[in-house]
Amino acid sequence: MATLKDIADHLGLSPATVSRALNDFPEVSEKTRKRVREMAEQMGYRANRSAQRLVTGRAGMVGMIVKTSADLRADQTFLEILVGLSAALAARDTDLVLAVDQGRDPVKAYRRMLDRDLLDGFILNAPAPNDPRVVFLRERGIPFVVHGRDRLDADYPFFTIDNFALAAESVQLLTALGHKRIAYLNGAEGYSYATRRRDGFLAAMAEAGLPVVEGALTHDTPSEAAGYRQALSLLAGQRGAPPTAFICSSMLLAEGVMHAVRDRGLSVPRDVSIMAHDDSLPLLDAINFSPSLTVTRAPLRDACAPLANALIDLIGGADPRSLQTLNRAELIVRDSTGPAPDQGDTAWP
Amino acid sequence: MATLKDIADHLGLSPATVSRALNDFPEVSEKTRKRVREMAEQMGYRANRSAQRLVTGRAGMVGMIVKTSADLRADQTFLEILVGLSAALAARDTDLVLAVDQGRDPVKAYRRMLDRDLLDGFILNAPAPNDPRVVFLRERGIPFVVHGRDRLDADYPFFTIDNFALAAESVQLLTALGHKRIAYLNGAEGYSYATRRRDGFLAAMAEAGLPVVEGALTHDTPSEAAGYRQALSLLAGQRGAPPTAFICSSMLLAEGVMHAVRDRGLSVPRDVSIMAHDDSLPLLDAINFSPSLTVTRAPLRDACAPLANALIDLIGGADPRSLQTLNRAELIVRDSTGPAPDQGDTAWP
DNA sequence: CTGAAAGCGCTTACAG
DNA sequence: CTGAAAGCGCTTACAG
Repeated sequence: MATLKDIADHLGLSPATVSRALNDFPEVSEKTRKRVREMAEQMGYRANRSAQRLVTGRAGMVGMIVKTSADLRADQTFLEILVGLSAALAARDTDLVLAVDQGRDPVKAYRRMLDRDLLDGFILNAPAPNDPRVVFLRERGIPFVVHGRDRLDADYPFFTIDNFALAAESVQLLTALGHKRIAYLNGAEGYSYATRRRDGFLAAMAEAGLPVVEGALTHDTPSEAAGYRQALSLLAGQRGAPPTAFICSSMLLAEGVMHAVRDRGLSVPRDVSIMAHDDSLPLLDAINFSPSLTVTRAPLRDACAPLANALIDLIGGADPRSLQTLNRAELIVRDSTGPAPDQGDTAWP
Repeated sequence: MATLKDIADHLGLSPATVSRALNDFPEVSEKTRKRVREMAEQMGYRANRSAQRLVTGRAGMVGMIVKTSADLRADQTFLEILVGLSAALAARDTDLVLAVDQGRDPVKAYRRMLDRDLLDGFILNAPAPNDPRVVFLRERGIPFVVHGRDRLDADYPFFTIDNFALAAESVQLLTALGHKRIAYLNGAEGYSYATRRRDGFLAAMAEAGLPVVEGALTHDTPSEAAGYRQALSLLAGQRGAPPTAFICSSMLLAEGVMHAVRDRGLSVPRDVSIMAHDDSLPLLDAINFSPSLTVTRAPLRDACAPLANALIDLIGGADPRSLQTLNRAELIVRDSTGPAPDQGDTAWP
């Protein structure tokens, strides 16, 4: 493998100059820069990263820890993030090192990685309230960014969509269509995204002067089976008059709900309107539903580049507060929502 | 951060001796080793990996590339492997660096990683026949191991289960129970595991003297929806008399089949027997099916440690041929299989 | 059993 | 605009 010195020897220059030329230092003459570049290319030169790291103290690598305790099966989304993130980091010349959090102590995996490797920073996902990982990394002064946020006044860099707003907007669309009995099938309890959506749903219902009956707001694994089960139970009216509209926190839930509505011999949107939040995952396209699905849409992929860039910028010394992104979801009205049915036009008691 | 020299100074030793003590060189006296260890512990010493890598040329890191073209949604299994692998590598003091294969050229991602990082080796999964990645890595002399194998006489280190045998054994169990019309719902075409299972199924059917009707061997995404769809179509008898038994290449397919059988008003195992291959994924337990599911079982997790160890050993200079593992799946008979129904006891024409 | 020395391949003040 | 030199923190022949 060619080294800096090899290039220098071939060109009658010093390694120092070659290094400066390759790293685009302004003081190098254009002519020298060009000669160096060409020779480097010709010799197939690749900088030895270990040597660079040793002297700069920069790794060019960041870490991410997977929690095995998490519901991997439901977590279609995690892989999407992993893939997008890795690509976005590559564009910034940074690699992603993956580790597993096997145990009870969520901080252990981080400690191990920090001991073993030179890592410039970390990416966290699904933060819990007062997340111990956040506490630990902050204590050690390690740069990190978070996908999601555990509190509204988070002081770390994060990327999140406005979960409160998307839930509220869904309600508003449906109430404008005359719906009064609206069910919300939410994700599992404890995740901050689910909490925000719940709050947005309840706030918008309250603002519309509509009560929410016990059981019309559920928390469950975001799977097709859960959607099917919940919808069937609600449509049976066991917990009061059946809803005329469903808002689903995920597309998989919506699949289940559609299925249940059909199995009950009902029609969408004539008898029941259905909406969902769409993460834009591959192979799960809202347009392919029949009828096509009205959604709030925010591609999960959109989180990746902002997260990657925020982390790199943070490592570069940027102000954490300037690296916070709150994205709005897009409301897309399709064929699965329509006016409330005549006979269903009364609110829950 | 404490360095070797710091420890040496504190102890009145040379950095060389400290290095040898810490790396368990036999010539170091027990007394010195002990003193060094204690001081290192006390000072919170961590070897600088970049320095070690620079001088040894060893990375302590291996790479894995995710194909984005793959069917991520169906690929629950990938995350399981990723998690297990990362843990197994950690046990061998090795990190996993992840990258994404974005484009048409499957080799590009490997080339980029090799240029950017010092990496000791690679792990590949889902090899295709004459996989270009295999060709490329072999050409460059980079150590690699494969999950699966693209040909029976593969000369690289691999881990795979005996897919031929598990399909054949499933057939044998069912024919022993008197079944003559057996359908096989396989994974998507083109994957080598699916090809081997197909061959095993056909061989065992042939050996039992049973014909396989057109449509009784399907290739599809291993999802619940696909299982449901395929089973409904087969049970409707559109492609000949309905099967009395289904063998499913995955648990998700089996979920769909069970669902379809029930929707047709049939009972398991009285009217229809169902088997599946069980990768032992979390949250998808064959025992929780009702009736509990008869399976061939081979936990996907079992692949991780052998793969990790094979790669580390290969890097250490072991013979590739000695690092090939072929595991048998375990046959577990539960309640979803029973004698063929009286009136269904005739083979397909 | 231990030490002095060279070297891995870079970067970056310091000089000129 | 370029070079000589020091140094990042290790490892490992070579001596003793």
